[in-house]
Amino acid sequence: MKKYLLLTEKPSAAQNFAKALGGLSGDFGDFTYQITNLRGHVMTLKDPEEMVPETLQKHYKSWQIKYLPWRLSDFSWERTYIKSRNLRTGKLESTKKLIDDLRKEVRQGYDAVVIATDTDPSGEGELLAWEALEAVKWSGTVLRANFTDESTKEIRRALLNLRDVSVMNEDGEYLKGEGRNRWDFASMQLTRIATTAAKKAGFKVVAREGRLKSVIAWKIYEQLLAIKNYVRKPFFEVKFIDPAGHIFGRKIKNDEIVPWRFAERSAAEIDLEKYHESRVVNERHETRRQQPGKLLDLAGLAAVLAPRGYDSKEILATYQKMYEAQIVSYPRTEDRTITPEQFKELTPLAERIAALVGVDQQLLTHRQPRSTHVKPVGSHGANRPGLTLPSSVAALKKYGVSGPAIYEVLAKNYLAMLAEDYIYDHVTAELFDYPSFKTAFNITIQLNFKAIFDSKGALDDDSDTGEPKDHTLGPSAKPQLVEGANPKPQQPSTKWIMAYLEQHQVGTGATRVSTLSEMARGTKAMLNERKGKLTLTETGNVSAVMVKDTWIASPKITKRLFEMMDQVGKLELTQAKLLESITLLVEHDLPIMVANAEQLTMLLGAPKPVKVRVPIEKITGRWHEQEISFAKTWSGHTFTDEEIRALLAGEEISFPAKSKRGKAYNAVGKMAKQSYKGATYYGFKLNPKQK
DNA sequence: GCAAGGTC
Repeated sequence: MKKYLLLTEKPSAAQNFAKALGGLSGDFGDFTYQITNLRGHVMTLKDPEEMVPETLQKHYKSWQIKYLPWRLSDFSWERTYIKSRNLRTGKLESTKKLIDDLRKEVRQGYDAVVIATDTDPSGEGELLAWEALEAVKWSGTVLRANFTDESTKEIRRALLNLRDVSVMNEDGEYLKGEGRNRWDFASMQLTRIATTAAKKAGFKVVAREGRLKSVIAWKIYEQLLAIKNYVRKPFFEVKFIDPAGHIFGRKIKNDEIVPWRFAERSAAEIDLEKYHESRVVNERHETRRQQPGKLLDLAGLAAVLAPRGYDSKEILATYQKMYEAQIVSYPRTEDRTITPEQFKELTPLAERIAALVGVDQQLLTHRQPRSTHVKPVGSHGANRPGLTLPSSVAALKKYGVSGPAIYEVLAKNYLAMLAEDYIYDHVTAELFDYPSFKTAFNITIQLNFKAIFDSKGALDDDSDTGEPKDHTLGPSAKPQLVEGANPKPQQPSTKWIMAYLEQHQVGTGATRVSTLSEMARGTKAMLNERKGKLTLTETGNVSAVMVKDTWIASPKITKRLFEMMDQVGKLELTQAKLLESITLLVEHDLPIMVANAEQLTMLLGAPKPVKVRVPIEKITGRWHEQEISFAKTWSGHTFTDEEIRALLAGEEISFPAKSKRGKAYNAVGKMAKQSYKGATYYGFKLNPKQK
């Protein structure tokens, strides 16, 4: 029997394979197998200067515009290990150990390695598998198992239909994924151009400009500008109102210009004279129903929770910890539906989940899977509660402050699909004398799922105006002058940017959240995310202005890249041709960025003065038999020659000083060895009693 | 100092 190593993408996938095959190792079909797993990407491209011949290193290390665009054929495209922080422990981890272990494993004498990573249309699964195989120098047979989900049936089917992909450079899916990887890598040239050009204009920031960050920064900038430039333009028109307050108006398609809407109140007042009270007729009632909204992905969850004050970073970290405790399902799924099996295993827990989140169990009557929510496709299934129930929702705080809120939203959204459709009466009516004036409103008949959670409502910004209190129409309605205005552009929000990125298919649900979180972090933060509202930092503003009119900031670039990637996958386009497109893009955007830098001050105001760090004057001398160096001033006081001598001699000194609150006191102390943030230093130290 | 993609 042949012996295969099944290489899965991550621990959870390895578990599902073991479940499907009856263990981490054993027999299946005509082979014996061993299951192992990666942890996403385990190798990444080296820095540019480390991928070129020595003579070119200086050139590729430089951020000067004269060295750009790069000649991509100069690169060897070598990879290195990845160092990153563990979300749970916060510790810096390297993928070296995983690669070392995998190298030992493949030397155990396998007839083939089976790439059993996720089947992803962008070729990411093949890419991360080949990165590892290349790193461990595997030169034997490579087979590919493609599966649409991680159900037992599908995994077993996939393993009975293996494809030989032993030649890496003939594996279209790998070439596609690696094409994407190199394209994105090469896009870092734009960061160098933008940063260097902005620096020349006096703005000392790192302007990070990839096809995700630049699109996000520009979109927010543009929106904030639209808000700033918004001028309210009132308009006046005649509408009719009946005694119960129902409004009868005329519809306008798009921005159509109509002769009955006036910019001047006086003109509308004259128009009003032409109308008289009219009977209300044609009252119609139609019973309509609405299904529960979709299950949420990570981006949707982040969008719903943002207004409650939980930022993307918090949600990502807390969700991951709750996933590891099996309280919630796999976080980074792209699935928006669950499989019949997943439906079946969770339904028996519905009542207990309802009790946990305070949902009326009487509402959970729709126990047949809805075809809109349950489909025999997907892998991990949409985000939902896990099979382990927490003791209480409040107890989830131990995973992070957003723990209870994450669980509550996931649970209610899941329970909503077990409730019946929302049923309402759609009422319409018009005026006898003026049939173009119409009214329409909804009357709730049964709230059903909406009594639990309305994910569509939670994600839509155009919430309804509400239901009229009095449902009685007519008998007549009177003309009245009504003022309206052009709508004010909405504030940029997490919800709004997620919807925009999803609409243009920029990034995946998980990368959208992690990118936004990354953009809001650290000293190079481009934006602030507070209660779901997004604003730009100085860095974000500069980054946005620098990509004005460029191709990189257009969401269409991702679409175009993906189209070309598909051609690479089918071997209809070479990877080199794909990469020519990023060089063309850099050539196109470079002069535009240089010109944009000239506009920075005009658009953003003068650059913030950069804090000049005055070098601290140091004194060197002998103290306790050793050569030490210490600051000549302490809390604004400059030591005199006599004080310096006394300090070095280990004597106590005193001098008048001011506390941080401005209170005068007499500072008494001596030279001491001290530490700050783990670093040791020497200097004056107050006597303890003085604190 | 830099990308986007995957993962814990």
